[in-house]
Amino acid sequence: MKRSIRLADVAELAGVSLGTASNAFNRPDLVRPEVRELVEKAARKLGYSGPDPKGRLLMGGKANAIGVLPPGDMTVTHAMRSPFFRDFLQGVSEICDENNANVLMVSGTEDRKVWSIRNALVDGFILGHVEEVGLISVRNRKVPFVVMDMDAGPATRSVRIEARKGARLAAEHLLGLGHRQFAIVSVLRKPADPVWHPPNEPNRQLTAGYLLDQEKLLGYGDALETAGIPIGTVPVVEFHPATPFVEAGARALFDSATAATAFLVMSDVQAIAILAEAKRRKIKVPRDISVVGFDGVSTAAYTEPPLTTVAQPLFERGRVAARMLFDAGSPRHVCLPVELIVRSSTAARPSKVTARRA
Amino acid sequence: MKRSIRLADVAELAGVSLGTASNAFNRPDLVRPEVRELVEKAARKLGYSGPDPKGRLLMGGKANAIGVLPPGDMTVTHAMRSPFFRDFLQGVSEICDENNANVLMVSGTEDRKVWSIRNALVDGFILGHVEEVGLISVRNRKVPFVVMDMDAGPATRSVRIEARKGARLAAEHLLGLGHRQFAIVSVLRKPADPVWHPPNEPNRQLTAGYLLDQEKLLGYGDALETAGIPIGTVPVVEFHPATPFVEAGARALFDSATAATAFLVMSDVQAIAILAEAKRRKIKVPRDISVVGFDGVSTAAYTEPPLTTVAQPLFERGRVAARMLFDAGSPRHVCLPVELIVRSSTAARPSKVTARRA
DNA sequence: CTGAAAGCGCTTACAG
DNA sequence: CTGAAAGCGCTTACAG
Repeated sequence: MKRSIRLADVAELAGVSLGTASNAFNRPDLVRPEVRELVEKAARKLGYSGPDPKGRLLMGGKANAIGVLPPGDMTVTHAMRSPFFRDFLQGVSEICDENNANVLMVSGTEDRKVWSIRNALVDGFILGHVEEVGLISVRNRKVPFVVMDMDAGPATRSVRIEARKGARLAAEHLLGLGHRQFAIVSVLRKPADPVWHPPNEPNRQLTAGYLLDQEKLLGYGDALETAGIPIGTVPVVEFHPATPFVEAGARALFDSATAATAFLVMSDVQAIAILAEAKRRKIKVPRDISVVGFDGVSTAAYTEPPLTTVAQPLFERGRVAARMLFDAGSPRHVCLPVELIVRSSTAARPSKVTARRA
Repeated sequence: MKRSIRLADVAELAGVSLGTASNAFNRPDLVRPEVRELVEKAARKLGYSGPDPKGRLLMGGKANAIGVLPPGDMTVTHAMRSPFFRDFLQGVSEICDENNANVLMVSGTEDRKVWSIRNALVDGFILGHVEEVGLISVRNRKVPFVVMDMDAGPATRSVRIEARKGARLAAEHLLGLGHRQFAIVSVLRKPADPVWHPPNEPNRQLTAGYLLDQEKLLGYGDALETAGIPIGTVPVVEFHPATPFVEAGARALFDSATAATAFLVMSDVQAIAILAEAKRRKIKVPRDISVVGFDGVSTAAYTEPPLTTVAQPLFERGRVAARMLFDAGSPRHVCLPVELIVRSSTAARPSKVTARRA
């Protein structure tokens, strides 16, 4: 590949200075029409089709893109496959479109991600889910960024949701329907086998990781304890919300939590898998068991039966985050409301006769 | 914002040359451990966290991203909302992930798109659907690119599908079921009101645009004419496959093509809207009418009733395109096979008694 | 309106 | 292994 023609070559052929040639392309009004013509003709002759953005970038220009980082355990492909992330991304795109900015999906997991962050040509970042490693790398880039689902201090932009309250609403709903036998499904934030925590396990520690998940657990606890059910007596299973782990998790859940009639699930994707596994086992929802999800992804309305869930404003979440990057005046911290959407995956506790084990 | 520290500052403080400082970061093995230490210490002291990618880029580096251009009439948001494009994008992402490349969704419609293309920091482009303006701009960038659904000559990478054959299969399927009264739904490639072409219109010209759509039309014609039905006698409606035009189009279709029992539809998104409109009008599918879509988007399997469609390998389409950019050895032109998937939106032609108008 | 100069932040041969 | 130099392609003050 031979050296490509540069603006300098065009300037030379046109017999003008480099600066004028530059202006001819970027601020045409600053250069006399006849001179502009000269430059254009030279450019055409050389097959030069405008200034190379690489050059422009260096002198203080914007990359004109914002980088979106999928959660730590996810590749870009995984992210695009996730209903949750997709809805979020749509919100982000909307605001980027409005601001004529491109959206860069940053590739690579784990250590590779660090490299990607260091080298991404962007004017700002959005961390799709909080994670230490990403946070540090992004901070180093010295561009504005926003973190999702975590308060990373006053110096850092963040958007969160009322996770604890949402979880409480879910549990209260089920308690209100008369349920007393619960099981909790938490999110394992890495692709690994399900982790089962039996009731009354001493010193129970979630493998989970995200603060978000801890908050939800607290919320479930708020309601349960008020109803006289110590959270320690409720079994918990953690599993990864993607194929094939999500299916394995649903199986593990039914294999182990045989007494439960009420399932508190921290994500819709998991809840949907649980619905599917229930059908496979001929367990009727909501006749035999009740399931409430979390997130309110678009697909949750079309499951069999339609899923009761704690909805967060997924699109708005993306929009708010993106706006923080573009609008100087926008607040640096936003906490979005959640809302219980009652559909058909929850019903009154089954009476003894119709109970699942009968 | 004060001038940020550069590698030069670090080098100076460390008492080494610029080149050595650069090596300390990029090829640590080339520099003695003690010197490396010196550089690292200086960097830490100055709060310098690694070379700025903007600088690196200029000296011949890669942007490490490939740009994806949504079809001409679509913003990034629209694209993300389209089941068709989403599946395609997932294929692209997969290969990008494998190659540690980011994927840049290029924003902006029409003339704004030209600017975006000119300035996108990428190593290559994928044109999500062919369009003249994009093609020209991309060509000017002098980076590798691939065009979807169009043969743009031997010098240009492209991936297509057996569109004509697919359309023929759809029509043959319906003919085989005894249908004789057809209506064709074509894709209007801009957000505008539906266009209705009555039967026997003299000099019928599609507003459509894409060669892809023309090919499909030819395919329908192949089958229809063989069965003794001149394509000119078949009504055609064109409409844009996105809200709110897609709904308007479905209405226009039923308002005008009252005699048709068999609908040949060029995209699943349109077919799904037609199914919805049929339900609204209490027209039973497939009892009263039969509908065949095109594309085979994932959601088409879950419609009510599940959609019979001509499936193209959507994910593979994205993968093949992306590979053309990364693998030097990959072919420059690929034509992907299509396949008729018979589900439940098609059935034998209704007898007179049960016919829709009865 | 135009030209000459400096510089954006970095890397890569090339000598030593 | 290290340093001095050149240059990646462009834009932006600053004089004229």
